[in-house]
Amino acid sequence: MLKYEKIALLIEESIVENNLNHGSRLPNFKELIETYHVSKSTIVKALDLLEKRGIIYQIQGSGVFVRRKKRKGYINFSENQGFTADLGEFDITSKVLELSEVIPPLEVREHLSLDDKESVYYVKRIRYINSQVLCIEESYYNKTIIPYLNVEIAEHSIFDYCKTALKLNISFSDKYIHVIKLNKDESDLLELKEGDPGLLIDELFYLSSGEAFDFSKTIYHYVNSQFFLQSTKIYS
Amino acid sequence: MLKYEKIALLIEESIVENNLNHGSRLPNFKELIETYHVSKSTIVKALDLLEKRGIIYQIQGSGVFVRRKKRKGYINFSENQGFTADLGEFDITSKVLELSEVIPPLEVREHLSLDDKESVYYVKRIRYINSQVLCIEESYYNKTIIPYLNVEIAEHSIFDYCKTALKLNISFSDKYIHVIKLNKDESDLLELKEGDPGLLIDELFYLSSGEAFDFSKTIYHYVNSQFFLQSTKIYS
DNA sequence: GAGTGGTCTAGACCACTGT
DNA sequence: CAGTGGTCTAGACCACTCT
Repeated sequence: MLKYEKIALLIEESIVENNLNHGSRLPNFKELIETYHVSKSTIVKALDLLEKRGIIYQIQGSGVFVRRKKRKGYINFSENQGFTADLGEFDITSKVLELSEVIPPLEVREHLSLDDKESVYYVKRIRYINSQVLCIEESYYNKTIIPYLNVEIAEHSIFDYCKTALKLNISFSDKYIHVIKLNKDESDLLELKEGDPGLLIDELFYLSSGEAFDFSKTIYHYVNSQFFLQSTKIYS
Repeated sequence: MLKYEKIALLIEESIVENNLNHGSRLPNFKELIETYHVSKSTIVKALDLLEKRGIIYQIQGSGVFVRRKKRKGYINFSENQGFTADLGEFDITSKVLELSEVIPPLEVREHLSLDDKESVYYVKRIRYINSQVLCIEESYYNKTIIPYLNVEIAEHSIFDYCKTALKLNISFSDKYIHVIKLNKDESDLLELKEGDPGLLIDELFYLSSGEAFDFSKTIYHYVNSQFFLQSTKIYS
């Protein structure tokens, strides 16, 4: 683990331990430098990381302050490591409806940059959050990158398998978000009625190499899912 | 404008000018340093900024590459500067339904950290995207921070007014996202039917001082709105 | 004006990629 | 192992806030 990541973690822990509220001020740079025995730039990087994660905000000339969210029980929308990363807050399980090798539709081929006749792994799952239906998910995996997949893996976490067994580095993703009316098939699976609302998310996942390896269409249950998104200033 | 922001802008412009595709490689550090006559750290900061904005991705030991989105016509979900920031891509207009001073409901008081009897500006608007109904928005503004507001301002951009006239620095926001069924009032305003889907977003906006100054409830038209969200790796 | 965070530099050294 | 990006340092200087 890098130095600035470690410092970030330690600072985050100190916030949790001391149970600091929104607006609480952290020690100044001089103190942080002395406490952690690192240079100023390392503190700067650590704090930038915490700011990116929405844990603090910095005010030039004033100080560094704790940022707190006001509501609990929301799925973090900017995470792209799958739900399993949401350590313990939610209990996510999956039921595999289908796992096969198929020639995907055009839309998927384009997103994954595949040839006409290249087949992919197709996985259709229902995912549950604390034993309630959360979403239905259809995923297409580039077989060049994911050469093997089975039901047992898909029942647990495919992303964990990619990371640990295949040593893949999932790095960034693009989400395309729509609200839709469910058709018969979809509503049956979600235990809802035809015409009920649903949140449709098309997501394209990239490895750190920049290659797209997974395209997923997910429809969320409109009652059992709610999302949280923190924005930080990007443009001045 | 800061040096690294300027460099970021120049690099972005060079990507646009040369019409570089996804995966195209940028010049290496040495060349960038020479081209822009700055130190390595400044290049690092500029590239970090572009990565945060989803314009490039960096691979250690390999290079810096262009990141391109695959679809157009989606509203950027991680922007928190209002739509007006989406320079030209969309034409956003507003119709003011109500503008008054009220004692807000409990939920709003909590979010804005207000006293029992503190009044706020309440604004209800319909917003249009390219002349189609985009959303209905109910906003509550802390009067201590926004001491004056009128219909003319609300018809244009309240955020622009905050930034330019009041010199406020809007810095970050929290979004809480739900999918709902519309009730009669909501569907009438959105020109839809009762029971149709809607995307409800509660958003709390903060100044760079860390003070919450605006709480908004927005319901988006499920056909006329679609959103885009780029994720970047936050946790290793 | 004192104190705080933010930028920028030059350079040493580390870590990863690709051949 | 050459080449590329990433980390880390020490220190000068800048910009903002608060009182």
